[in-house]
Amino acid sequence: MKRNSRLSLALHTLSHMAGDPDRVRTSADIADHARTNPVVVRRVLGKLREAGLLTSEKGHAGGWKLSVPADDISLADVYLALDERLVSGASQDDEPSDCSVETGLQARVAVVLDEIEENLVERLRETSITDVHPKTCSYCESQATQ
Amino acid sequence: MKRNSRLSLALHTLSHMAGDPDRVRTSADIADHARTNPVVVRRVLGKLREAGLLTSEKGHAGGWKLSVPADDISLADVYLALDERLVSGASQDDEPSDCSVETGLQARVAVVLDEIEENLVERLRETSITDVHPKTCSYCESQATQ
DNA sequence: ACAAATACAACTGAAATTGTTACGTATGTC
DNA sequence: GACATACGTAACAATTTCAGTTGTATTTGT
Repeated sequence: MKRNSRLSLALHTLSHMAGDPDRVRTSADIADHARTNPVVVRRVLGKLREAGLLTSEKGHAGGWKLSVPADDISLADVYLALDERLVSGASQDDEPSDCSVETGLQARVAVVLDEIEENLVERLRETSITDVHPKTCSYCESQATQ
Repeated sequence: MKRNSRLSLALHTLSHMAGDPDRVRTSADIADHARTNPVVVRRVLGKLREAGLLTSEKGHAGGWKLSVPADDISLADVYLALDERLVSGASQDDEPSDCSVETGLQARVAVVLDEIEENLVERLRETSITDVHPKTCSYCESQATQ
């Protein structure tokens, strides 16, 4: 996997879950399918659980499943759950510059970026997991009877 | 400097140039002021030059200056010149997955992100370098007579 | 000729992120 | 109750990314 794989992994997994909401999946299964590691899966899905999007059960027959209908999960929910903040928060928490241009500029740029970030989330909220899930999903069909 | 410092460095430098457009600055001067390295400055400003925002002259008395009025430079121009692409291009150029959900999903997510990216650029285009430049800039005043 | 500046390539180093291992804890089955 | 299974978490290793650095070539004005 590569850069920003958390969002990818989260969406991929949620998309599969949307296709078969009652099936409980282990982090090992998910990791195997997404070609990554169970611990990585738990790290990412753990964030989604904190946000109330899915639940995990320990022990035998435990695993992960959606805790709300996939229709109710927007891309914004996933994005915010992962603390992504693509836009703003970029050039922050630096040592305070002794250049008045720099500090004044940073403040103004921060305002602009914050507005854009808000708008990003607004638009992500308009798309749900089911919206980005393929209509004809051979994987779901093959797994549906399991 | 830190993450996404290229945009910071670019805006900081352009902002200074906006305050005294005819002054030619060397990458060493700029690096010194921005507490970074001349080569780093050239890397970043080189991108802005490719985009036509400023020019560089080699040799004695060479250096960098704006090639267009600062009013005509929007944040979008800078953002695009640096190939930032904060939003989309995030989970791309991975090895093609053998999972039909993954490929289908990626395509759909890409559409959404591209739309959001377009909107981001639109909004960045509404703000110019002079807009984010502090109105009362002690640095500009002190340098104005040089 | 010389000095000053960009252009560029190659390498180094630090920070962030992912991947891995290991161990603790919880839960269902026998 | 013993055991297998699965999550939770911490600690560490490997990888990636990007700023930083060094060195050399080239251009340009004095």
